[in-house]
Order: sequence, then C-alpha cells, then structure tokens
Amino acid sequence: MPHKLANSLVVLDFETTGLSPEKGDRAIEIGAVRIVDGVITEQFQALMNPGKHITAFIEDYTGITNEMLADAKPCSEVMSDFCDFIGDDNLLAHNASFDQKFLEHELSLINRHYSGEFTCSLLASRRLFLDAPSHSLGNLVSYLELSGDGSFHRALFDAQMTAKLWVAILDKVTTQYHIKNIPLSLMQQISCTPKKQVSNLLQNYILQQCSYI
DNA sequence: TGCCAGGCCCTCTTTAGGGCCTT
Repeated sequence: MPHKLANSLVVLDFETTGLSPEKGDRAIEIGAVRIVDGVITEQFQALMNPGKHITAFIEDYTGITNEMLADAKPCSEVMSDFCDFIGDDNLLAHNASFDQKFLEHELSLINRHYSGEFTCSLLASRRLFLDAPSHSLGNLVSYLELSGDGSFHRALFDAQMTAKLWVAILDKVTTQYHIKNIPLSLMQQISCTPKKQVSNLLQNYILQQCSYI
C-alpha cells in the first residue's frame, strides 16, 4: 500500500557483496524503518540471495554467511516487496549515494522505480556535529550516546540507528536554532551547503519564517 | 604487469591530491 505522508520517511540500509553495482556487486540484505514524526512505526528486513557466493571479507564484515543466503529469496522478489514497502515516501540513508546506487540498480533489474527524494544523514551530520571525532555511523552513535540493541553492519540495526541519528540531527537544529517542524527541503539544503555557510542558511530561514508572521 | 568505486569535502586548492564514508 503506498504511503504519502509529508512527515513520513523511510530510512534504509543495504548490505552488499561489495562497493560497486557497476562491477557486478549485488545486495544481500535490506533493512529499513519508517519514521513518522520522529517515531519508528514500521520496519522491513530481508536477506536476499545474490546468485553468487560472497567473499570471506563480507562474511566477516556483516556476519552474513553463504549458508544464510542459500535459502534466502532472490533479490528480485525481496526488492519487489521492498518497493511496495517504500510506496511514495521520501528516503534517507547514511552515505546515501551508496544505498541509492544499489537501490536504483536492484530496482532497474525488475523494472521498478521509486519516486521519493533521497536525503543523506552523513552529509547533514558533517555540517551539524562539527566536533564529532568521525562521522561514520558507529562513531556518531557513540558520540551522541544513542542506545540500540543489535550489531552494526546488519541492515535493520544500521537503519534503526540511522533513524535515531536523524532524530538527533533534527533535535540539534531545533535546539540550536529554535526551528520546529523542520521541512525535509531545509535538511536537504543544509546537506549541500558548505559547512561555514550552514549557520547563515539557518538564520536566513528563521528570518524568512518570521517575515510571514 | 598493474590496477581495480565513487561522491563529497578540505586544503599546503581551483591546471590537485588525499582522506572520509559506504560494503
């Protein structure tokens, strides 16, 4: 069933056989949560059989083994189900360019498409958490003391923690700049604005909002 | 034989190089 709520966002994460679909890499797991008004309302998780063996490195990195994938549904079936889950929602991922290229590649193989906007929590966090020692998902979760029960490099857990990170990013904007009901378009503007200009961008946004009152 | 991803972003930059981030 398609979802079309302005304040609804699907946070997703892929585990894959490697870094590049252009070089033949495929998805092996998809994990996602839907957040509405900052609260997780639904989740999606599935292993998928990429049609080839995964390397020992990927087995070690993810904890997903060839044995686990042997009985999994094929990518085409899982991705069709996931496309239905997305509906018309906007999308978010940590280092979104990576997940976006795998999503588009897997959906192209089954002649499906998504319509939402893609937003990146990595780009936003680099601009808003300037003092974080690193902006990897794991380090940001530690830096912000976000709680969670699971293992990094599994798709659903990473999606859950990315969702919590996103809520923390929105809280940061609300607390520091006193902006409530932050539109996704503003977050996308932040994500593509040079670091030194983010403060000006947000202050100008506040002034624009005040001028409407 | 040697190489092998790609986008973003900073700086000792912009006619470039290298680190970060994702698996």
